[in-house]
Amino acid sequence: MPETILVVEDEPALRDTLSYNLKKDGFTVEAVGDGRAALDSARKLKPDLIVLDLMLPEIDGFEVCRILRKEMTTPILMLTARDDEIDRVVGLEVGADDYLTKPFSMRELMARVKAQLRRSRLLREEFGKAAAASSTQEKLSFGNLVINLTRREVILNDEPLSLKPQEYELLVFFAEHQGKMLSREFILERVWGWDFIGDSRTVDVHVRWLRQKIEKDASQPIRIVTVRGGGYRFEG
Amino acid sequence: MPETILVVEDEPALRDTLSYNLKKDGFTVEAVGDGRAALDSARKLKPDLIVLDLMLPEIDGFEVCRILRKEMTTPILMLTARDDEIDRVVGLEVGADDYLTKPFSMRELMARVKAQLRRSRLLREEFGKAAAASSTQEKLSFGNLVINLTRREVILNDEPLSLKPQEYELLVFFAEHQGKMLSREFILERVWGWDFIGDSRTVDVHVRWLRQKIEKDASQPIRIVTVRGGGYRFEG
DNA sequence: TTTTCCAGTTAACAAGACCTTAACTTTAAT
DNA sequence: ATTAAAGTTAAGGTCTTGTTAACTGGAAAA
Repeated sequence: MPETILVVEDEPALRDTLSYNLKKDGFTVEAVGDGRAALDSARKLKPDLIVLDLMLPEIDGFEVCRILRKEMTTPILMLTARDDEIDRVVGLEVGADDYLTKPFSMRELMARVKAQLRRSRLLREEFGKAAAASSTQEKLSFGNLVINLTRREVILNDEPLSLKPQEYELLVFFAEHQGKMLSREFILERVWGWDFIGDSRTVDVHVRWLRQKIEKDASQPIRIVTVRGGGYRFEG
Repeated sequence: MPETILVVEDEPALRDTLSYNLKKDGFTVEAVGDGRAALDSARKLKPDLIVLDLMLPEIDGFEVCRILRKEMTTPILMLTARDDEIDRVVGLEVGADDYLTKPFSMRELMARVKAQLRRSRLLREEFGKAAAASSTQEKLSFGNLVINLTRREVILNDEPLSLKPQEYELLVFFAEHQGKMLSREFILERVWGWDFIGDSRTVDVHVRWLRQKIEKDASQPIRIVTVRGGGYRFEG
């Protein structure tokens, strides 16, 4: 079951981009352009998260946020134009869960969205609510290599393995695509973010570091194999 | 099931060329010449990819892109005339997935088209969405020879076969055209690319290497047979 | 604030894999 | 037998990848 996100943004171009990129990441998205529609949709859809612009016609974002806070605990991610609005937004007055100052990168937004969803999933589990069975895969196991997503911890030979943040993300991505050849470009887009500007050789370096940590012999890798002319493939 | 591509280009000559070349590569192609027709076709066809010119009569490419973004996640490849439009095209404002600046080579276009399709196929798989079966040909099998496109790996007699990048590409091309006689020129154009400058005998050498690896007796080939005066034919 | 540290990126070089060419040989058609 | 096409091979240059180290910016510590 894909998670549902409600996007509330009056500027059509930005609304569409947000919507498109969230969809591309597998979310079900509803996008509306004003405060009244936002309230309607939020009540009808019960989305898992709301991305809410502060500046809105009809009813502004402040107000929408305050109203929704009373009715539901859905995490709200605020989009603000100016730094000096932040205090009010995340403070007691409005109570958004997180915020982003324009201009922001899509990568940033995606990261925040996912962080919020992860957090609220955790909270739900904590209180024994909803099954959490389907969409939350707890562990990925490959023999003596176990990735615990909840703990954000990797165990190799029963010992915790220390990975840098990006190494961890890369490993998880590989693990989720076991057996598939992944090009450097695809890896960059999915792990680093769609707006990453830079050299695809960056992937090589991270692969090297990962190999040093998870391969028995990093010069003869058997888990992350090179597909010459193609990219890399994680064998598990 | 061949993948469907919608071409939106008002200049008839270019439209036909695009259309012709995409069809030659096995795609189902619909080509239209203005923005309104583009929207209609996109909605009716649900193509797997859209090639969209920026300059269009009726409704321009920017607008078409924005509208379609709301309705579908189909990857859009933009054709632009000037470099300085690029930022808008791929940035937040329009949100195309990729772009090509005119003039471009047909090879470039083909490469981008295939890259986009590969990516969206992977994304679909990733989220377990429909279709994974239909449009994604995962394997090509010929008796004891199996080409796994996802893994980018070839298995012969249950053993992985080590192929060089170009050998692999050539074999896949042969496999996709089983039983058809393919001239060296055609092979060069399709596998090496439109702008390859060089001797067609290059193909011979690669065929030789392939034969050594996939034929029981390379001097009496039965899979890749020579068509004297014509080219080669892959029998499977 | 300044300093220190660290993750991430890029640059540079080495090693090796790969591609093309070209020359020579063999085969098939006339 | 002659000749054009295809087979075969190896040398040379080019491209990829591995690897390390320097650089950068931001976070943490002082």
